[in-house]
Amino acid sequence: MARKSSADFPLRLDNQICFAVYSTAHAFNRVYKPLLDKLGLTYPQYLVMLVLWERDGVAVKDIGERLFLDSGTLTPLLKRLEAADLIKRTRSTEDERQVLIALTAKGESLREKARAVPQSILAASACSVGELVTMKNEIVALRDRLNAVLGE
Amino acid sequence: MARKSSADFPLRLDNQICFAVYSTAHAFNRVYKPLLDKLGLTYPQYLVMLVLWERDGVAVKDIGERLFLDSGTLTPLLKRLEAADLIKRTRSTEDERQVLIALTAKGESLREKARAVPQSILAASACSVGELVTMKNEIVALRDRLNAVLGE
DNA sequence: ATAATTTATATTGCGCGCAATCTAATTGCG
DNA sequence: CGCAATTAGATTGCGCGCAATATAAATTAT
Repeated sequence: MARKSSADFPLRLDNQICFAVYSTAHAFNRVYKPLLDKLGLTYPQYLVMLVLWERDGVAVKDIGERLFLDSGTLTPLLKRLEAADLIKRTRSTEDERQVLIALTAKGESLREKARAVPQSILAASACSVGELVTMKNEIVALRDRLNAVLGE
Repeated sequence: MARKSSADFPLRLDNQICFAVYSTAHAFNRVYKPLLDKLGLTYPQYLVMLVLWERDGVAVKDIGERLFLDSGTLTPLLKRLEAADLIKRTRSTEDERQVLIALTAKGESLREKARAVPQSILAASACSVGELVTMKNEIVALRDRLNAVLGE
């Protein structure tokens, strides 16, 4: 007789990968919090800044596609970043539906202070870079399969 | 000369495991949504029900430890579950600080309808059970290391 | 036993995250 | 061209998630 595998208890909390992901996301958020507090950013705001540090002057839609967020989330978040003088929001003249997001000098310079963050996270993970990269790729592959189902 | 690895671009969004986890958690949530709508539950409410279906009559604190959530999140959530007649909240007589959470008949019977959920999620993952279990264990190990850092 | 400390839950406030709805601009189609 | 359909962003409302604070009960120390 075969040993009972976790597949035999599908409703068990500890068997659910979604809860593993959910609770790990919150754990990450708690580790990030004190680091980002120093930058005056929340984690989603930090993600937006990461996008902008890679490429400045993009539309709200582009940020949303990159982060899987919609305007209902981004509009107020971007207004807060603008109020903090980290970004500027301007209507595109070519396509007046679009709002383009550009870094201010303050937003640019925050990048230097942010460089310390990934190292701290890596240390907290207590894990080699190689292991993290492998795990990251697996998780991203899972995410993309989930999103593919949603797109049907 | 070695090829540049992702470790050389720590601020790149796509290199960050935390964003992989964050965005996968949201992807899971979006897959769950239509399934849980049928049960009249949100995802965090579903998690609470999973805990109660495993063991009924536990204190708020126990649910919180299991799900890594505090009373600021759980108290209003549990009140909504009570309003939906899925649980009952009663002060413990032994320790009047505690509030014990018990399933109602309706809450018990919802379990049968919930059995279909994990299968649908598994299908959406487009992944073998074995792969998911391996990935889940790795993610949980990462979460526990992160939480260990927080506990210091 | 009384006071100080700890513990369990509740409350308030803020920032997401997302569905639903709205407006205005652009595109596509006849 | 002119009108319908699409698209980008904003708004509203609700449910988390968590920090900070409050309250009351239990525990510990004295």
